[in-house]
Amino acid sequence: MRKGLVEYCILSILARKEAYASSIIEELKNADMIVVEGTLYPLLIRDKNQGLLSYRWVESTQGPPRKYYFITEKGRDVLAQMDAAWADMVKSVEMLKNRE
Amino acid sequence: MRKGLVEYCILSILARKEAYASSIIEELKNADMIVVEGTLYPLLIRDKNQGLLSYRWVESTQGPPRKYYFITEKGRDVLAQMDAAWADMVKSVEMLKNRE
DNA sequence: TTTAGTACCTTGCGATACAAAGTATTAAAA
DNA sequence: TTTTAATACTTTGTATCGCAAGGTACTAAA
Repeated sequence: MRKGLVEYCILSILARKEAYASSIIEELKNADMIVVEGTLYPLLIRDKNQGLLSYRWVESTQGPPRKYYFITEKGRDVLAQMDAAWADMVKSVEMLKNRE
Repeated sequence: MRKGLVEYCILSILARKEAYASSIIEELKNADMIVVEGTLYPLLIRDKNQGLLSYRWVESTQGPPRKYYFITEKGRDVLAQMDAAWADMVKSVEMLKNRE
């Protein structure tokens, strides 16, 4: 039931501040949303190819360098549309549920 | 982004009263949710095969007979799980969005 | 008997999320 | 120095979902 929602959540996270894969997974987990690497990496690459995200390499003190992703202007536009779509969905479900 | 949600909405509709395909589509439209036949029919058949729905034929005064679907006990159980999953999703998004 | 309206169904496609693998880099341990 | 563990990134194959597009079948009116 969460298909498509993961992308929305990831854009939302990156709209606040840049992050790399493991930290994104951690933040999603804190919101009780489990996402695994096999889901996240292809999604990040896809969004980058579509111009919604960009990244920069950052050295780490505890392992290999990290790809820090950050949202682009185009990404913010898409996110705004997703915000609206999400609000519409919540509203639609409420309408269906609250009918007598 | 609405993947999986359609099934939830349809079970919710049929939890209130039995309905046939066109009337389900109409009710979804009233909640600002567009669903087409190519989506609905396979879904109804799938849920019926899984024992979540059942149906009965009802004669119509304006055309061919209609398949009126209704929810089963098993369907109500699954719907209850979906209610919980939906509430969790809404909560997760809120948590992500309302973080400083 | 043809046409319009209604209802049901199927096929093929793109997209999403995931499991299960693999590659590469770094630092610590042997 | 070689091995091991930890971290990080990537790819492949699979199941499922929603949809476009097309088809079949029944009924009643023209």
